[in-house]
Amino acid sequence: MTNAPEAVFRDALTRAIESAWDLAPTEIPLTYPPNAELGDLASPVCFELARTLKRSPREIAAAIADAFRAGDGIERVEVAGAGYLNAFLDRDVFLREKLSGATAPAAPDARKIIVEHTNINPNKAAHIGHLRNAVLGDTLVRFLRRIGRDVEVQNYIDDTGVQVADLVVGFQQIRGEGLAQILERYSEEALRERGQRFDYLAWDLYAEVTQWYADDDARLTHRAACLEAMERGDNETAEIAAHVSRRMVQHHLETMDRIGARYDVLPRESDILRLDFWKHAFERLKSSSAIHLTERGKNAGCWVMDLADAEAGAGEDQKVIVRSNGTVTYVGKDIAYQMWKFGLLGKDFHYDAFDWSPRRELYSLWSTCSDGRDENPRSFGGATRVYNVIDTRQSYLQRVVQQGLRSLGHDAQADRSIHYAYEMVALTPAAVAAMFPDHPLSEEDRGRAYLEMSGRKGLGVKADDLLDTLIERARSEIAKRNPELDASEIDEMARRIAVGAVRYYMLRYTRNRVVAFDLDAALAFEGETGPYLQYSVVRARNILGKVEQAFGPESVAAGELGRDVSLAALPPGTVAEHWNLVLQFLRVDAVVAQAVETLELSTVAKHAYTLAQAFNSFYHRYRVAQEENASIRRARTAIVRLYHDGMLELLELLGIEVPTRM
RNA sequence: GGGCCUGUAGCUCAGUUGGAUAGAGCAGCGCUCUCCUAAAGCGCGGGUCGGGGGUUCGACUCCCUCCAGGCUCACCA
Repeated sequence: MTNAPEAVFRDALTRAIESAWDLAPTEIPLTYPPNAELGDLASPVCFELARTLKRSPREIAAAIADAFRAGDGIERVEVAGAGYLNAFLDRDVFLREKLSGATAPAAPDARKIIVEHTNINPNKAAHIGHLRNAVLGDTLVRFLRRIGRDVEVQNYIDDTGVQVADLVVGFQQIRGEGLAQILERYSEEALRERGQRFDYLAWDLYAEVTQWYADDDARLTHRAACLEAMERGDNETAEIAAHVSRRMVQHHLETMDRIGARYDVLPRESDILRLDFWKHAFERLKSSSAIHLTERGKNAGCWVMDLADAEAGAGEDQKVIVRSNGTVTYVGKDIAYQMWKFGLLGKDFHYDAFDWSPRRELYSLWSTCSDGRDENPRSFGGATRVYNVIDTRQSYLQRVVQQGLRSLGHDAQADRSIHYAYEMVALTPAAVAAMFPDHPLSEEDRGRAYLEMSGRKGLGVKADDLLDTLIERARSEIAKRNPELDASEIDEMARRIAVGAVRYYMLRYTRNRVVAFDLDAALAFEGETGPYLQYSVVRARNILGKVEQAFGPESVAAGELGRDVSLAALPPGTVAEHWNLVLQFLRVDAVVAQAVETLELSTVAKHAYTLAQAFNSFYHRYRVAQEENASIRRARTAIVRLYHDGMLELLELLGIEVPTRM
């Protein structure tokens, strides 16, 4: 069995350098030649060796090339340019192994990794910003699992915060509704009859509450009273908060399930408080002097953390952890939560199956709880590495949490507590004007590249609305092309296309770029889009179908083709284009590994797109099923089989399913 | 003011740890469906890589500086 071409080339070069120059290079840099004629892999290592050896790069390269021995899938090495060493792989060897599925699987690594993502405040419907978070988080999970890691997915529920309180105030004070009325008027049945849904209703009510406060500052006392009642517990207000946030989480889970994102456990902030996680962490923080009580100044009466120079803003060199009224801030709770994730707290949650009622259960899922009914067969938390998928606006707070771990002496865990930061999704002024005609836009606003969304103002595109619109458009496109299909067949295809479009849209941008949501670009099915990728697989499938129909099942079986297929059968001028498709698939593992390393997932999406472009070009240039020369047809069929299986797998990594037809 | 991010084609964006002629999509114009579905392909036009210094064999990439824009620096999260 041959390893990945990169590893093979590195090993071979190391041996050649040792025998030619009698030195052991520490690291062999690799790159890819700008075009296929120059080779499959390249190394600029001679430019570095030139410094120490005091010879010209070309001279060094020539000696290494002389000492190079072919084998292990490398056919030959050439000196090129100013001193590059370019490798030519043994094409048939790699093609056959890829088809036979003989490539080595990732070595499993049992050390647990926690990925926390989604984390939507349970007081309103999910919007496209949450969609970006979930797509990035879920895709990271898929990549990590691909490279053999054990991953636990957590979705943190902030069910005791101000945002939930505001929604409760809306029900109680504006609508004048108590728990009984809420249960009755907003039962699933009642909502369905009125054509409403709970999360959308909350979206509007939350914006309404914000305005209600703005109209009269005195009304803010309701917020404070609500928060106090929620924290005290055992009262109707707290019950409403619990009910409302649970209903909201159900909707979020359904929305995310539509795009293929699922979770293992939902840690709830209320349980962090009720189980005294915070009290525990507080004692540790106090006894290690990580925080201290201030007696004078603006933070008098608060427990604060002194910030390292790098974190200190112009006016602030302290972060309040416990307020003067004795309640803990979000950062404090998050420090306790982070400690638990690493198994450093010495306490654990209780767990219970998540209560999906009254909506339907989508999958079995655990939620934390505060009482002792433990039935979970597995343990949560206690990871060696943690990724927190949170947008870049929270970078400062994430650094404070990290510093908290550090000042408790957990430097190693702080280093492995990784803030996966990405930029927000915003709206273009044109999109705001189109979708929110009542929203006032100043001259300045119109001139901006983008405007932030605002849950408080109800300014944002709901995730489900976007998905519904995409599905509608996909449906009509499918119907146009396949008039014989009935509606039920079209549904599943449209769903896959919509998900493909939205996931690719969220993945195509590098993470530190603000996505200025553009409706036309998000709804596009042509060009650099998810459907473009899906369509290429459908085409490959159609070709395989034709070949199978004419020449039997064995003619398209990967294992059969992998036995003895050879690109040498192809007309010489056309080999490079066929081989390029194989080569791009050989690079997938390296691309995924690098994406995890840099947390730049867009490179994998981009790689898939480049592959699809190459395949579409191949599709137009060469016939497969109609090719009369049997060995040429066989070689082309092998390429199509490789593409079909490989792209299906690659898209699965991106969370994109392929429709049977398009 | 401090920290972080961004500035590349008309528009939206790629450009992997410095490396070979700076790429793609959209928009525009012109072609290609009796063919394995045209959600596609081919061609054309289009660039002071924000400005200015510096580092070196070599800079879109690294360093300094300036300009422009964004996010953030709560007893909200």
